[in-house]
Amino acid sequence: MSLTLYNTLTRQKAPFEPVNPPQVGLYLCGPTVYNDAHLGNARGPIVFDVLTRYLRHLGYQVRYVRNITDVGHLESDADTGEDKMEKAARAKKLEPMQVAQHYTNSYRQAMAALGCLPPDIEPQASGHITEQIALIQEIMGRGLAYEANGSVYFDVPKYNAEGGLYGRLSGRVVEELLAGTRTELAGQDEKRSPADFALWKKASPQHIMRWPSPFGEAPGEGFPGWHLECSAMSRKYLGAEFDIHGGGLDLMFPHHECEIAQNEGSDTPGPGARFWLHNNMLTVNGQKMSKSLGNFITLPQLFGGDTGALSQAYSPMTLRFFFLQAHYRSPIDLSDDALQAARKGYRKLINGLRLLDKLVGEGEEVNSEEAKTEEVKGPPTPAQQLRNLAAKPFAFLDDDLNTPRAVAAVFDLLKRLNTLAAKPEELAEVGPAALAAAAAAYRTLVLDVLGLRDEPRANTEDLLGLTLSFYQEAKATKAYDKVDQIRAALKEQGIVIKDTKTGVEWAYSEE
RNA sequence: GGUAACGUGACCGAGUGGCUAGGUAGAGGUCUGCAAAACCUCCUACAGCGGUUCGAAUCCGCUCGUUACCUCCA
Repeated sequence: MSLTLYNTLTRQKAPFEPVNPPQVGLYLCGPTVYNDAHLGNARGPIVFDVLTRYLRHLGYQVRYVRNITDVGHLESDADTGEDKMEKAARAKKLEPMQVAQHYTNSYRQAMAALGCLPPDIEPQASGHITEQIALIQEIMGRGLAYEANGSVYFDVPKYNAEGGLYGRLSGRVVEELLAGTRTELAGQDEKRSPADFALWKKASPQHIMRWPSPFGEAPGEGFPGWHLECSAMSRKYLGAEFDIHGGGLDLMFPHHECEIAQNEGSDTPGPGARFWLHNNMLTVNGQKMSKSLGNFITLPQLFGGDTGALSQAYSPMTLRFFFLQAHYRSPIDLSDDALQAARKGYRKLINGLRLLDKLVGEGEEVNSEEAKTEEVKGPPTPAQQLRNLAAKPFAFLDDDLNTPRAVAAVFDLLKRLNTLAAKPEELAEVGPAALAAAAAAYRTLVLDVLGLRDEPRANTEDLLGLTLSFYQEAKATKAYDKVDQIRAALKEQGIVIKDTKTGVEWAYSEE
């Protein structure tokens, strides 16, 4: 059984084979850093984190690239047409890059809390202006882009006339797009066709974020079009043909469609990625998240319980597990009930890890030869049944990263392990090898592949206080062996107890 | 309006022609000083209406509902 993935480009599942095994190049469209990331923004990174983790588990060497968009996208709904980055900067009286840095930091913090491994390369659009200009020049060199008043546009009709397939990713027909275009928008007259999109925009005098460019009669300053960076940076770090490009369904058109056109229009023609993967969207209480509906929730707000739509705070791991319970290509609806259910399920899995410690001694060796499944005719032995249970989650992950079925299968495995823990006679029938293998699989699945980890809820100070109360009690009853025992145990933790006139205190050992 | 998805039990969600996940909640039981956990049992659904089929939640059509996108532009 090998990994298959659903490719939006072909609209079907296909076996995944890397261009250059064992290397795998994966690019994910990252955040535009002008605001705190919201719940919907977390789904893609979590999905592709699991994919990255699973690919690594399968033995691939993954180069995971996730960009930071810090050159500003334009407000889609603003009548002013003001740049998002600049708008946020102006509102807070900050340098645009200060805004970008602030939200980049915030984003990284949230991603780390969600258990998402940091990307191997996290390129910033502002740091790749040169590459973007070079790509534009490649496209212009092939006659697929033209200048107009200092801006550069991609010539979609010409591209398609020369065999290009603009629209193939999103299943759109250019003629239909033209019919539905809002022609009243200003600036359309610069474009030869309404379907064309900007590769480079000339900056107006008040536009803050601007870079020199060779475009225009008197080369001036401007900024890159918003589809360009992903093409330029994915090519730079992963090559003209790489393995997987991910993003939210909302980016399929026009963003990814334009990226493909740009890649095809370059000097190294090709769609870029072989596999295009899209995660579906999130709704809150059955509706899309929007500020006007009052159900817009940022990640810091969720973790802090500062939301109007939910009754309480939910931890990063709760959110992660919640997302894993749905398939990435299905829409998912978030609500109090759903998150509370997810929290309990998540804790059940984590508690399972402690069960393993009890069942399998630390450091107990797994005999890999012995642990291999053997084909034997007749009814499966208890050991084989356990191994089958442990193998199922991986099989579901192979099927287009079906995390909900994988999670369900992990629960089945946990149930079996729980039963074994309660029934020594059945445990003996299974034998240590199969048990160790199953325990290792459980650990790998929960921690390494699904990326869940323990979120300690206990408060260290309170636990210490409890210990100190036992200490005082022992002392009061002159149970000095108990007293010494507590002192010794705490010392192991680097903590010393101090008896003072006013009471018992603790401090970190200075040794 | 166009395009693409989706609508599953109290809730969240898998499944995609017959075998009908999993989590949470609820009911009962085992265990238990109390409690928790765990285990066992129960609650068995596929928006509506037609059609295809020996058989449909699963295929087709229509209706209703939800969601996403419909390009960048001062």
